[in-house]
Amino acid sequence: MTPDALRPARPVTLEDVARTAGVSRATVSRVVNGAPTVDPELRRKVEEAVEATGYVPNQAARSLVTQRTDSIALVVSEQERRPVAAPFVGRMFTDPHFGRVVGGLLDVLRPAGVQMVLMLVDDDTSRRQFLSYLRQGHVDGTVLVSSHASDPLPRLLAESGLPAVLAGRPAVTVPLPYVEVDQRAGARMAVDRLVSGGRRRIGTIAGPQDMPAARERLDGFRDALASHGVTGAPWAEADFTRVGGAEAMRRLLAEVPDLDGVFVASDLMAQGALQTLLRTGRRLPRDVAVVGFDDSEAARSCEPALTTVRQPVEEMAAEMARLLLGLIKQPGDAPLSMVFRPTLVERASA
Amino acid sequence: MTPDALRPARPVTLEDVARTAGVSRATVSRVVNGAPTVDPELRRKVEEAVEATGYVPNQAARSLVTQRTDSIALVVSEQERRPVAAPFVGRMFTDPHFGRVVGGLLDVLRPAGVQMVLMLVDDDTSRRQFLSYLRQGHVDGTVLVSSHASDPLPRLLAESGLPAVLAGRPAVTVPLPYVEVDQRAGARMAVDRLVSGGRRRIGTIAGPQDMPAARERLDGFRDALASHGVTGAPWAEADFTRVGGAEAMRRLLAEVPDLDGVFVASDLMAQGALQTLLRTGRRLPRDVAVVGFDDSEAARSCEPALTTVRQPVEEMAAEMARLLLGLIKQPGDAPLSMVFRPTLVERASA
DNA sequence: CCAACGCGAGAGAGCGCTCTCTCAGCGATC
DNA sequence: GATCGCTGAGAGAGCGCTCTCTCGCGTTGG
Repeated sequence: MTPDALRPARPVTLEDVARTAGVSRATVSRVVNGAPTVDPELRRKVEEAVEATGYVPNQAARSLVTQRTDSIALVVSEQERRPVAAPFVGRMFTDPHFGRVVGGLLDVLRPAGVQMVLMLVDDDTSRRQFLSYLRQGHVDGTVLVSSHASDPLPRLLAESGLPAVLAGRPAVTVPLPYVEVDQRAGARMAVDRLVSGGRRRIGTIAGPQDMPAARERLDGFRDALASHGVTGAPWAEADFTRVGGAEAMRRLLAEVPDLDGVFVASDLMAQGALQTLLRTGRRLPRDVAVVGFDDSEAARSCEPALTTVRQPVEEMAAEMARLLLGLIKQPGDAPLSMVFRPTLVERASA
Repeated sequence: MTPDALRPARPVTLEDVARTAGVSRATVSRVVNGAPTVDPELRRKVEEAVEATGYVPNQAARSLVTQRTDSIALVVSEQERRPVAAPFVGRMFTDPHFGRVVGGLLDVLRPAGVQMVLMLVDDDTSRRQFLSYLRQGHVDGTVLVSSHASDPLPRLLAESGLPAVLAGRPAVTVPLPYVEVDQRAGARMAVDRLVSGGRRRIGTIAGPQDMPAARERLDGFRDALASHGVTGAPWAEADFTRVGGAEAMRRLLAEVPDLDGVFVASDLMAQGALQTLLRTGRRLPRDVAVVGFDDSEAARSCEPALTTVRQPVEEMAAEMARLLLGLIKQPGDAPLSMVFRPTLVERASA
């Protein structure tokens, strides 16, 4: 196979295939697009000609007439970056959680022949760029992963009327489907584990209370404890980072030194909490039992390994892709969100 | 702003702008594309009309005639996935290293108005799909992140004659530019650190020896030790995973129980090695000093925090983007690879 | 036996844009 | 004063594809 064969001077077009097969352009187009009304004999001829010429349809020409692109945007919306602390863009890309989302999406998109354009929105300029990109129909739909509560993008996306699916319930109610794990059920699982392990003085480290997911986990924690007859459990708020978790743990211990169980609303924060607990001389899980949330890579690399509430991230992402493809096919469909059941992964920490 | 304003029934075209401004399509096109030969007065009129109509050029139509797409592919090439162990695609996406690459690329691509299509190649089918995607000119160029030595993609990419840049030197020499860190220099830094810290019985945990980067790190380790008068240092091979690192550390300790310093060729493996060292009752860094490689998130979350060789991943990725954009603009240019200098990040483990 | 019908295939009109070609207008040159 | 050259703007030809419209031909029912 010579380089020339790989890169013909003039790319093969429908016209070339039609000439080779001795049919019209229209017929080749029918065969390529799987139209049913083609004589089997002609179909065979065309398929041979496609094979012989190495024809592949030109996406730009196709999009121009169909108004579809067979690609979607995966949009990551972040807070504007700090000029000093973050010299490069895209904190979220390094989060393993994000990688799992990408994997789950591709699992559905690839067989459907849909490409994924990765975009980052982190200021007014990039938001405007993205929206005009969208309106010109460069992509057929959007999966939005938004990391902050005050993000105007869910609303703007809904107003655009274009197909879109959200990863997680947005802070503001918008008429767009979202996919999420049952946060309250997850928190209940964590509490039940701690209680059935004999823990009685149970606290929690919650995420930022302006984020719906974080609030639901705290509410679920309280409800579950209440059903065990406990109210007014101690809690501390942190920012979903390891450092934040470590600090929150210190505050919690200062308040309740004889704490014997803690539900931490993310594995990353739990990692920090573990550090604080170990440094203050506690033995795990004997003195304090810890349950995390996410079942991320971090949960496995903890010492002791973290018992945690698992969200089926890949399955959820795959479902987002399916929802979006459905919405693209049937734009009028009512947005139907999906809530997944979490599971408890039992390891050493509780 | 009404939804209708956001999503006009018929999208705004050049024609509309031309009519509004009272000029020809060609003139609008000139203004939009920044051609110099336009009367300032007309230019102003056209710009007003663009603003008033909310015009954004249709990428498909533009691509059709220019044969450019203003987008590139970020291709992740992985070993075929195991049906059981990996129910979902794309192991690499969860690697923070990959996220840093994405961030570095976007840092250059976004200001250039170039979009990034994320593709995964993990079997013959997806490889063929990708190559035909490429040949049809759906993207202007490719950044290839290949994780295994036997990958035929670098060669195929080179043969295609299309613009492409590799992340890391490929196992087989191909006429494509690559961007890499100076592996040998990094290994030397690690060794120097261990030696200057008074370590004398130094070993290494190397990566898979069919990967060029892993081999260079081992070679560099040996050269550096040799320059300190040490030859025949103990080493063990692992697969760049945490578990592999832990096992390799056990083998190394079985061979040399009084080891007092170890260079581990990746932070992830170092994390595993640390676990083994702690579990065998060693105190760090007093008994054994450990230096990793990458300066990934893992290095910071270790106990003790990992002294490690930092590669400027984001800068390297940004340089890949620049190389690729240059290659797209000047396809004839000779491929010129770039090798970056690593730095040593000093933490607690050595 | 003829009209009505259905199915398969071709003709051709664009989709929205870029870019070459052409030409008008105007100042400079001989 | 006629010609030349140059600048700026319009006309129009496609880029490669899809899809509607049309038409031919074979079949069937009255």
